[in-house]
Amino acid sequence: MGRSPCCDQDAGVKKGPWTPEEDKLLVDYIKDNGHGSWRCLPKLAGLNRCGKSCRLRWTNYLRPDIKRGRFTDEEEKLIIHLHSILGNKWSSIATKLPGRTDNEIKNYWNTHLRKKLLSMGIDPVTHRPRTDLNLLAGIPNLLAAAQTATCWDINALRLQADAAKYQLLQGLLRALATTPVAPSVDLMALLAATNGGASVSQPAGVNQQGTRPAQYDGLLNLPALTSVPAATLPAMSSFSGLLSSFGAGDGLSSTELGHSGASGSNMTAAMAPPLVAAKECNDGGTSTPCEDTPASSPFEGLENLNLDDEFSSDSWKDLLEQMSWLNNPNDQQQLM
DNA sequence: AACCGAAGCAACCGCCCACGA
DNA sequence: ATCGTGGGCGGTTGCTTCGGT
Repeated sequence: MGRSPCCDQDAGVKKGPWTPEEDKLLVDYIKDNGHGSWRCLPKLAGLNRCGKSCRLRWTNYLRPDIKRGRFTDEEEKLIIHLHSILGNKWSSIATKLPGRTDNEIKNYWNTHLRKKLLSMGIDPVTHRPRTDLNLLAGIPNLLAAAQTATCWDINALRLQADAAKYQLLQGLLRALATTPVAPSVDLMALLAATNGGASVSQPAGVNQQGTRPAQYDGLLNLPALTSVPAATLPAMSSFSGLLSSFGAGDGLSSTELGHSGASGSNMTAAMAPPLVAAKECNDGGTSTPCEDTPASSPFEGLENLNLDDEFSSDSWKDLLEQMSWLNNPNDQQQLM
């Protein structure tokens, strides 16, 4: 079935911004008669506009119940939360915000909220930590914001910091999962350490060196941050605590940490990109091994990581420093 | 003051689906 | 079951405003 024209194409209907006179004609007509058939409305109302244009003008701007003005913090939070659940279903989101139109919400999302989430290190599409590791470049700003925050929403700042740590750990685990070189840091020890020292039972089939821990592939598919109630964030004092906080949703449950056998991931050792050993510099046509390429795992001595620690703590400083070499496009490609 | 690029937003485009003939 | 139509929807465009140089 072909697309039908929305209006009489050769009638020379007016396009572009509406004038106050046109608005008045439309409002007066609908007040007296209702809109009825939008296609017939322009003619009956004395407007040289396409019916669709009239409908849009009415529903988005002239309806008496439209609420204008800035979005409140509560509305912002609700939009972000609903978007994490519904995606770009603007009309569905709009039904939960009385007086706001889908178009207004969509525009506000694209111009404000999307950027806000990006600046917090959260992917606005998936509501999960960004996977491009660009976050590393934003950490100095985050630290600066934390120093000077006065009226900043402290929950937003905490979420931002948690997202940054979450992202770094995700990058770390991704690297551990893909490196062909046995990392010198014991993954299980790291998990145990980030669990506040509690021991974590080792899944069957994982060697002590943690090489290619396919069972951990689930860690690379983490849940939406923005769906987490702010009240649970302070409880995320460790990496495993963070994971379990998200476990109620589509994320990794605590039991999955100890799950043996095949996980849901289809990533295999054969598919894993050679991250470290084959890391090469493109120096203008000839590929040569990078001199600054770590000979083994770049993640050493990180057993004491704790999500409650500030970025300025030694363990986080070490991680940031040791992961900084990942913060270039070539390496990011390897990690995707 | 003039220019330019970025940001914001109103409006349009075109695809899709429900519904009735 | 098929087709035509109306209307809803998400994506995109382009104009206006603003801030920096």
